[in-house]
Amino acid sequence: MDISVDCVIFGFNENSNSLQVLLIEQEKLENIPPLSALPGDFVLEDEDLDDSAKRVLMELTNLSGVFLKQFHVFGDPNRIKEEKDQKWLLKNRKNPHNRVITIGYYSLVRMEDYRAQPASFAQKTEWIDINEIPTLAFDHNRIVKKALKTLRRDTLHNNISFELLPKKFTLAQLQNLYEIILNKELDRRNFRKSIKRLEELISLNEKQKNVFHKPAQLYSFKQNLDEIDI
Amino acid sequence: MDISVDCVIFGFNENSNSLQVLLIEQEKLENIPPLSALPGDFVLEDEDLDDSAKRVLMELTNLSGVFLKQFHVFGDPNRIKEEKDQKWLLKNRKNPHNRVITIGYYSLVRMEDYRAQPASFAQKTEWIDINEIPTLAFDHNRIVKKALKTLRRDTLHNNISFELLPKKFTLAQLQNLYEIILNKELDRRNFRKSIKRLEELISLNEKQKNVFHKPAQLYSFKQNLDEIDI
DNA sequence: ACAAAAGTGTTGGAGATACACCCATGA
DNA sequence: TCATGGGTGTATCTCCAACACTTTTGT
Repeated sequence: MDISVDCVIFGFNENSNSLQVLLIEQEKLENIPPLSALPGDFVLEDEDLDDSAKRVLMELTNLSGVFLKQFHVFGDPNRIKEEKDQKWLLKNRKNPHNRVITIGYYSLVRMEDYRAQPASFAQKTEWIDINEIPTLAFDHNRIVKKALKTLRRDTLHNNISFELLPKKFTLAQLQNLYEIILNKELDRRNFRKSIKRLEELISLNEKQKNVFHKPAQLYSFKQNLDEIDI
Repeated sequence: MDISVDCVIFGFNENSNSLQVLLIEQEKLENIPPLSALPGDFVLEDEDLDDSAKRVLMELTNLSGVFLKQFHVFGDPNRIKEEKDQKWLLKNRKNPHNRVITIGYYSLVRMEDYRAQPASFAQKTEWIDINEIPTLAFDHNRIVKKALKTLRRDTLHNNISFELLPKKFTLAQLQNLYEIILNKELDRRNFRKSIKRLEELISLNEKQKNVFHKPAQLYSFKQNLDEIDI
């Protein structure tokens, strides 16, 4: 039995109005079109699981410094037995018939802060809108779905992990992010009232610069403080 | 690398006012006192994870029909390397030095509905008050803690899995359960108001019998309906 | 008739929702 | 001075917390 990790990296930016997911494209084999997949790979013998997720993400997509959060284990004995996945497994795995149990991790990043670069067995990295995800390798569609559900639930309870968020942000950016995650519009005044009630939120002595409108106050979350030069 | 499941079975009854956890006692070795542990064992080659948790629980404690919910994976490479666990491992495991990643499952049962009987490598089964848990084998103290946190969080949001609850109950019993889980008293009228707002709750055409006070209405949750003869 | 637990309503405060106008900046 | 997004307050409603009396049954 093998253990792997799979990373669901959700990306957002100020322009798009839905979340994207970072996918890698598998190697093209014979005449079948290549499948996309989540960045994921085996856990090493002496490696902690969280470290493993970080390493794997780094090796395949060159993203580092991303906070990853474990959310579910996927262990259906048939999860890699589908026809569509057989060729790739035969070519790429030492023991292609071995059962693989995978641990799902997710994260949330501002896309422009992280430039993904394919490496290792990833031929290509791409951000795909969560509403336009094609059939992925293995049970990865299911994994994405579950990750999204977890992210939305946590966000609704303002339980969003601050580690997942940018270090400095304006409230408009934060609201935009909530709207993207929850996929609905929020009232600006009400959003501000509720978010300001969180004691983790602190306002920095700093404003936006070089914008040609009234510059916005910048905020951060307490946990991030030591990483910011105030 | 080996994969196991560990089951945190929380038990309650109407009399006690805190949760109990079902533990098994490991075999006594030489002159060291036996450690208690969560019921847990390896996942079989072709076994689904949820099935595995059920089977392991059954084999060690003879409990069946318990709904188990996955809550976290514990994969610290050193989680079974502590001194206190070495002797038991050497005696009981084919590959005592293999790394073991374990998947935590939890459940919640009315204690009198389930009579645990030790079997396999469990010498004894016992319900221990969650406030009086001794040092357990491996990282099992940590696993219990995390399970409890999950249970409380879900309960607070009324997200408690109905599968975890008895099929028929009075509101007083349900309130008692909430109080045990959350470890605080709740107001009767307020509890009723909030719980009745849940649309999953339905009142049965049935009342308590043979009680020498006003008999209480019985309730159930929708999911359980097909298992009840109305 | 008594003991025991079931059942029920109101009030005050806090958080959620809905909604419109002025402000600071760069061009 | 204009265009752009930043920033703010009030009224209503719904949800949470606190609190005491009546009802139904078995003995």
